[in-house]
Amino acid sequence: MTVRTRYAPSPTGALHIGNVRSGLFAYLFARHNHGAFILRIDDTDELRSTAESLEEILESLRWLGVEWDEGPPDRKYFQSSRFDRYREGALKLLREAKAYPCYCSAEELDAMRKAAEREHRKPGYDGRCRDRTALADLQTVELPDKKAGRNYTIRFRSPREGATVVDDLIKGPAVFENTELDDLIIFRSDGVPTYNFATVLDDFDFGITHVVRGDDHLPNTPRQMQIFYALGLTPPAYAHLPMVMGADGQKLSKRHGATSVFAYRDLGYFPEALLNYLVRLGWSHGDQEIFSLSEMFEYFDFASCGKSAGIFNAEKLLWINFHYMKELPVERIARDVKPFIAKKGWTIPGDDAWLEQMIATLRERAKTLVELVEFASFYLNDEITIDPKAAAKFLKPEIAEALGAVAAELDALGDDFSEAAIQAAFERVLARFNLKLGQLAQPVRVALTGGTVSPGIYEVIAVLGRARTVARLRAAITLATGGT
RNA sequence: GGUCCCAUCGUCUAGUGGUUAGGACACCGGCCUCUCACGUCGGUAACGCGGGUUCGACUCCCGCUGGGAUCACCA
Repeated sequence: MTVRTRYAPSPTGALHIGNVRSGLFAYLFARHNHGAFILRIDDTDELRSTAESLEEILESLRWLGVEWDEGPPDRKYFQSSRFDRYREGALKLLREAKAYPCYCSAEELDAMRKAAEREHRKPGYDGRCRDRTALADLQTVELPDKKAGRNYTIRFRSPREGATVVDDLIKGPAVFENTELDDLIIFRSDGVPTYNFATVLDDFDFGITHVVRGDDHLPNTPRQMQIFYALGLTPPAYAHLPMVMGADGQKLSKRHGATSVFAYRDLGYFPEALLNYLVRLGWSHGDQEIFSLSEMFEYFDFASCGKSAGIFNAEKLLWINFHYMKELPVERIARDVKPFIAKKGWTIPGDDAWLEQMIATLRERAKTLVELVEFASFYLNDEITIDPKAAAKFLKPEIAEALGAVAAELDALGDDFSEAAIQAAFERVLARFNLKLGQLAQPVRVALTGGTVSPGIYEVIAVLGRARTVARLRAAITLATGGT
């Protein structure tokens, strides 16, 4: 049997990092087994589902490079297009007395829960409508439809004897006593199926062999399995991944700051880095830290998945991003950095070769594309601001003459503006004025970049080019000698 | 509170009865050096507790403690 896994996000918000990790693992498992990865959109909740959210999910997945074999835009993979199927399933359960109408109001249910809590009893539904409808009436009862006056819900008649065992691929067997499973609502009074019911029909209809999801779904699993049984179907295999927590040890959520895929994209992270970080959170392959997507496909398995929750560590993600900053082809970084330059309101250089040369001098000093652009300010803008403290320390009158000599030497280089030629020019000035490189490099650095921190001075000069270098040098001489 | 899950450095993890308990991030030092970085070398740091099983437990079992998830007409 070929493996088929699915990822079923709900389009009710941004694509969350903890959530997408579950999708990634389902994807990797499918690819590892040369199976299919299905993307399904759980949008039964019309009120909370939005088109923007759907677009964000799709775009996030595309950006990450997670490719689904089946799914949107095919409407078939939207729960909202499958209501007939859900109705059919619910009716079948009703006719077979495996489900029943419940006439309790939301308020009533709420009061029931509160009372149970007060009296330290189980907060679940007590089954008071379980036998309210006669067997014969179950043959004719219709599905709820508030507008048509059929204001009730449909509940699943959960078995009260025995136990349900979830033989989880990651956690091992978990035994749930069926008495713990209350009769859950499978159809709301507005005629919309609920998640636990719809997902069962979907997983079956789409031939899902392995349900891979976060372990927050583990308590749902025995209920879903019972629905499979009631429908006369065999449940798929389950693999419940441990959760991703925030630094406070609680389930990762919006209040932990940047948690969406888009957030990291906009912060200047590479998709490779995010994927790489996520895959190592809860999975390992010996001591290896860096994985390409194809390596993930090759090595991924549930046996190497950890069982315990992991805390999201932004610092390590940053380090991995830095790794890719240093390793990715410079052409790729040049392509990716452009939107970030534009976002700054700066002009994107037309010369890609020059941009790449610039990036080569910066890439081991910037951990994200945002940082890269900030650092590149003096390359990208003709107007530089000289840090007053740096100027006071390095642009003093006594260095002006040497600076002038550097400008003249560099200017005389003409078209041979290679780093080697630049270095030779520096050495001539150093010898003439009897200076050490450090004594000359820092003033030049301040003159060219406005600050005391930059890539190697020869690199900076080579990238800046003759005209801009000489102009900045001359401006600095003016500043150093107190001129206007 | 009920149910379920989990437990190795601060964090992510390797480890599947006998190891000086390994790696990575972070942190701290040395080296390299025109600044900052990169790189490189080294360092600090962990098996939650208590019982078993065993010649021998980080590894297996039980209990405790601790953490987490979940108990909707959300998904």
